[in-house]
Amino acid sequence: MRTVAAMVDDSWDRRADVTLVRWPEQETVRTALRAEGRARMLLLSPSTPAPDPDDDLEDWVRMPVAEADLRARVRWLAHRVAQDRPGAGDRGPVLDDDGLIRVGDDWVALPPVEHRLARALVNRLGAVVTRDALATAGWPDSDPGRNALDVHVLRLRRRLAPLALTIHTVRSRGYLLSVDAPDRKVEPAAT
Amino acid sequence: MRTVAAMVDDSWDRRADVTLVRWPEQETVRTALRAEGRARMLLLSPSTPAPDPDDDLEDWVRMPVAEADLRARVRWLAHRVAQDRPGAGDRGPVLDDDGLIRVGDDWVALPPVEHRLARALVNRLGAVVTRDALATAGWPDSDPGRNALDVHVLRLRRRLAPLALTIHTVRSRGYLLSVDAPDRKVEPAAT
DNA sequence: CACGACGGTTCACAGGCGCGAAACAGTCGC
DNA sequence: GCGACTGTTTCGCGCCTGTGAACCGTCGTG
Repeated sequence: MRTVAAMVDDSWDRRADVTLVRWPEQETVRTALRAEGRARMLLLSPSTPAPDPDDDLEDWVRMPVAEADLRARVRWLAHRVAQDRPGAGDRGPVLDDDGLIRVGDDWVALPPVEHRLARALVNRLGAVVTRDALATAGWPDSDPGRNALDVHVLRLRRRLAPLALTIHTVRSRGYLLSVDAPDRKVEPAAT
Repeated sequence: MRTVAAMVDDSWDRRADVTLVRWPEQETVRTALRAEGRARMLLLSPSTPAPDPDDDLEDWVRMPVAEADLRARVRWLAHRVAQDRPGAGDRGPVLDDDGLIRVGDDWVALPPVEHRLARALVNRLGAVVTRDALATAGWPDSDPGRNALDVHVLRLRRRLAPLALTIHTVRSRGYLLSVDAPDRKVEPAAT
């Protein structure tokens, strides 16, 4: 049994953890993982018939298998897991690839520039992001004008407010995204 | 391209339809199926690297593959599809194949084009569907004129409104179908 | 202490264009 | 032939984006 966190791509998330299980030898491991609700990849010995489908957190490969194929299959499984339960009980903001940012059940659409800025901030949630870093994140091919960045941060700020997300400014350092304390919640303006 | 309805056992369900696609040769078939929100199994030629994960309605096998393993994998995919659907929405919209869309006890009839558009949107309920995806979903064999898509989205929007379904537009990204919140949503016993 | 430089926030405005919407015309089915 | 379905044209609203400028608090300097 070997965990393959490192095999999954950069947008790593502990919910997408996948464990490799030899099967049927390690059936007990499999049932334990299923009970915990964790994803697992069954490595089928050459002559074992494939098991019946279980839940969405499971997949299998027939041994022997090429390393690349195993990696790919783990990636797929991790992707399914991450997609199936985005924010299941988790409060963290999730930036999907289609221009939306979600927090729990709420979401707002972000225009292209703000989407790129948001990605930079979400990736370093709770940590300071340099103005320069934000600039290159938002405008990969050119430099934003003197206060173009400021203005877009302002607008992003307003757009994120309904989601209980706040962009703090750290003077002369950069910006920091944080999740508001959940004492009071604002209704989404998703139209 | 060969449909494997016959390969799956008696507990067959139309919604769990899985289409076999040779890949990468039949990439166009793949994108068409994705646009329509239908499940597909990619048959990877021996030396092709595995594609990146797409949506939950896709899986792949490396050729050559034992018949039994292919069957098993199709079974797994069909199982995932069948399992995802009921869970996707408690009172989620259901599109039957006779041109109706139902929400609870209410329903409306949809003309052919809007029915195909609705299927693409319902399959990705709560997620963004690209304009391109909608275009190929609605017009599999031709390209809609510049505004044809817009107009049909508009009409679909009006037809869906009585069912408490809303098509949100995500500017420069696509469209997103969501179920209106009547007042307060029942949370799954978390808080 | 007064002053100014600096960094940051916010507003107002203008150009561009994505998209909504009405109105019209052609086609198909009953 | 009537009504539903479909596609096109046309108009223009409103969002996205960048710029200029006013305003304000902080910090350094003379």
